[in-house]
Amino acid sequence: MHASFHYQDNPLIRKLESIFTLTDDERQALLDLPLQVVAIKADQDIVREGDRPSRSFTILSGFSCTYKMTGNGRRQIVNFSIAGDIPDLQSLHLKVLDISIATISPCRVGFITHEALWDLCTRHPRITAAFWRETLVEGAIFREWVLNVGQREAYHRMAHILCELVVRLRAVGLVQDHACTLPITQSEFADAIGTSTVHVNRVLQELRADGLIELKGDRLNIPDWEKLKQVGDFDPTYLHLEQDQAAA
Amino acid sequence: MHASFHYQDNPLIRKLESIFTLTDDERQALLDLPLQVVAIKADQDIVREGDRPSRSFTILSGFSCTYKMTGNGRRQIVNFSIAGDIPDLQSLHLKVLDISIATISPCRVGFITHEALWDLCTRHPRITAAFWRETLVEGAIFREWVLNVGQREAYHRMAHILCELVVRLRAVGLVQDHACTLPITQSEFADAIGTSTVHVNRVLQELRADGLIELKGDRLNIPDWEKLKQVGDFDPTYLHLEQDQAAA
DNA sequence: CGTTTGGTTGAAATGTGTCAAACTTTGTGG
DNA sequence: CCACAAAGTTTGACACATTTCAACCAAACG
Repeated sequence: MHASFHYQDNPLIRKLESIFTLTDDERQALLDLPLQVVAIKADQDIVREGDRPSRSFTILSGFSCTYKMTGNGRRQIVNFSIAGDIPDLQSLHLKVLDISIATISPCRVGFITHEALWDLCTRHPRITAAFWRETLVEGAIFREWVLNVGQREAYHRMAHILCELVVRLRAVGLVQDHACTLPITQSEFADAIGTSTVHVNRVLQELRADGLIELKGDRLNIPDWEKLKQVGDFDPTYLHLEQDQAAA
Repeated sequence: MHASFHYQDNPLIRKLESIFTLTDDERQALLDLPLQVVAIKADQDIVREGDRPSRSFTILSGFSCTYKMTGNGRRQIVNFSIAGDIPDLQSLHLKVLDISIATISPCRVGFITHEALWDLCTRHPRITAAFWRETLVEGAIFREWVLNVGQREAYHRMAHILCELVVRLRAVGLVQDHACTLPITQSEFADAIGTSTVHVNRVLQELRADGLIELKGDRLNIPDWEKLKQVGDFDPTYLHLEQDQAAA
């Protein structure tokens, strides 16, 4: 299956290429990774809290979210994942999953066994470092979300999360002319910013009325990026991207 | 300085020993780490957002917190650190700090240059893995905090954070008979659970009135651990401790 | 083309914030 | 070791951001 697989087709490899220059050896090792590609419908759990997975997966296309539930059934989304992300890479070291991951749009994901990942890491220390770094950036995103949910009002919180999504999507080439596809429902936004769906709706209307966003269906357009950044109190440093990717 | 330093004195080494059995080689390498031990007063920043540190540090004793600020000066604490933790280990890979770390009690910290850490990791892959794992557990704590702040009411949020602190303190031997020293002010708790100081005060009184905690000054006692766990909706899985450390 | 899913609206209820003052404990210099 | 200052805690009244409930509307879809 992966014999005819070109590395340009794998957003994960493209992402690593953007962080540092891979040697031919390293690139080949990544291309040789046995990847089980699976298409998954929207709103399906890929892994669940309590699982003890023997493999991780990378998002090839589509949107997924990482979430946790409280005892009384309230859901908190703690991160969105897009092409190039490996949202459960942690399971390589932490045997029991403390999170669930679900698709929020149709996705193509590539499963990679932990065995293959261990093998890759043992042979290529720089790839180990890159993977470790990826999990650290993910950690930085969680931290920013704690700040966002803990200290900002819903209006600013919403602006902030939109900024993050746009910057991350732009970094993997999914933004053209300040516009992108965002297949996230208001109820999913609600679970992400820790408010009710009703309130998300009101806040989005406010953002629209203030000319900060144009959001209809799954299309998002940002007419005034600087203003949105300002309202969202958004500083992309925590995403630890290359300079040019973090800029407008 | 570290010539006469016994590994029992370094909570970090003790912690690693508890995760897996170190070889003599590995233990010696850790003991040989050039550690610059510094005593720091309470309420001092150790590192600040925007810094580009050339070293990390481990907490030898005392309490510190990792925090972020919004543009309008509101502070969110995203984690507490105690003996054995390396709260800025991420700076090994992420050059610019996206967080600040401050003492909240007098602390003894041990600085370790990144150079020494890289050297250690290159020579000892299992220590690399253990460090990576530590940062992943930290990430799991951030995720749980997003859930806590995003979905639970202040009363339960407070109970949850107290549960986490007690379990983590117990894991490093700082809890005797359901009681421990907790040098955290109500205003610091407020910054950690994302509420006002006034509300923390009211919630603590409620928890006291309900017989869930006894908290006076910096002494915390837990008369009814099971009840507190239940109110805090607390499941220690996310701390990824050994079975016996996670239990009551 | 009806059914489901997602979005919108209004009114009332409520958790939490803010402000301001008083009280208590802790730490410290004289 | 007292006296005072500083830091931390407690209290009450009021304001307000956000939730909840319930209904209705619009778009998507098989």
